[in-house]
Amino acid sequence: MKIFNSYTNQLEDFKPIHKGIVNMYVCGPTVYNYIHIGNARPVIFFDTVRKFFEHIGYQVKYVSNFTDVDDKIITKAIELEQTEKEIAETFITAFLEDVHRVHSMTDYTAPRVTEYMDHIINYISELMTKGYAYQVDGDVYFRVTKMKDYGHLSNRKIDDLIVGSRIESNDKKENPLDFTLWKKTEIGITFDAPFGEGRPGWHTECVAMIDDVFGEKIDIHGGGSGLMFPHHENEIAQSIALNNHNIANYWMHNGLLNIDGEKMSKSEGRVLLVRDLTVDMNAFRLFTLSTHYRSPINFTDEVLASYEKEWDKIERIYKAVYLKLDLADMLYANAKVHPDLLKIYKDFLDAMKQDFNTPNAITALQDLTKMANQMHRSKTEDEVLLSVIKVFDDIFFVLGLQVDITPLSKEDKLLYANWNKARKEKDFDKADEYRATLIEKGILS
RNA sequence: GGUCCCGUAGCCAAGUGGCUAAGGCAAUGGACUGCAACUCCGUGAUCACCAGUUCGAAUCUGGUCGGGACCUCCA
Repeated sequence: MKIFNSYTNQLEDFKPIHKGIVNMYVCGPTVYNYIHIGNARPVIFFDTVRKFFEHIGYQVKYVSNFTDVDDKIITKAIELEQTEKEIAETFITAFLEDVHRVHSMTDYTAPRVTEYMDHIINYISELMTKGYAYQVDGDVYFRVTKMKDYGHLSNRKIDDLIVGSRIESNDKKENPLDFTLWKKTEIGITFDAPFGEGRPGWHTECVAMIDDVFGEKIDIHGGGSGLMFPHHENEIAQSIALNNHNIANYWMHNGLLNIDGEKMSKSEGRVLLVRDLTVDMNAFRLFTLSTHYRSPINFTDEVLASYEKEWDKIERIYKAVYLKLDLADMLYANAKVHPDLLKIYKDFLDAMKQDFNTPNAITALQDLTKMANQMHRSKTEDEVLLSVIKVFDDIFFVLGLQVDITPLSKEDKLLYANWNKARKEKDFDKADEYRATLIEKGILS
């Protein structure tokens, strides 16, 4: 298993801290709005990472937070004349619906900032005690210059950042790069802390949560590449300051998603929400995984349409093989391995083990689709066809693809038999009628 | 101004030093077929350009052109 580690900027062998267990944390959403398809990329990708680890036998502890205290939430609350809590609840629910919608698991641990206020405040207090943070007028800032290695993850130098940074009006900071740990504020929800009323900056929550939930360094920390700087850099700075480690052995960052070649932009109205997608989610999932996760991906109707077609083809043959087995009462028989199928399955695993090369994993799925079609047309034993289904099922599980199918009822089987009988007797009018019914019932396509 | 990424057939996309550059979509020829749908088989690129390193480069180095990101909240 190879993973590209953003921290070291190289491909590395994956070695879990605890044998057979993967502890991973993925930065979750700030819940002030419905998520767009760009937000869905990490949701889909890291879900696939999780499922792959589970498929090859790991026990995965997957944690992803909800940022339910934030300026954007407060702004929204004021705008809609609701409380921050109501806004957060609304969009947490909506988020989980969307996660489910894109076929990602929702059963992970999801700590919220509001539940972690004590931890966050303690964390900040400790940073102050150790001299890594300082207080000015009720605000608390992290002293970046005290971190020798600041900028390692995002490959930046402090000097370059200072030169490049635009002049800030905030002259409270010792250094313009220092980031906010606690913010004094009069607007919106506030919390009581030793350093005054206010609310936390958003860089402390993740480290505080990881510290509490896992209690040690974790295996994988993931998120979009847009978070690498400054968010993840700041997480690392705090963790090194307090715990003397950089949080995770492997840092993984997914590339961004563009629409028609341009970045999604709320201000320019170029945003597509997950809940506004009208395409089959399997097609969307294939689209999302069709480009390697570290590369940027471009959303266009044309490309999406090709994946709709692709999924249709995959689903069609899966259902056809399933139907054939169902009619032969072979769904629960013993599958027989076939060398070509084994090779495809191995290709799939190899692709995934190579830093989650989902494009090549999908190629294996396409190979399987072709082989399934060939076998379906030829006189292949049902036991082998059953293993076709099994390989499909494995790949579907990992990639998060779902075929809606159930075994036939007795009436359906009879209907199917009648259709065949009519065709054999060349009673095509009757046959077409039966076929129409079978299609209507979703048995044929 | 600083930092960084990318440019493979009409479209999407693997491959990152070595057999004839995967795969899919589209297109096109053929096969199968009661009709329709589906499916299967065949057909396409010297890898933006130039110069170098090397026995050998799409893959490494330098340059040119083109596209994009970040340095401020951002998946």
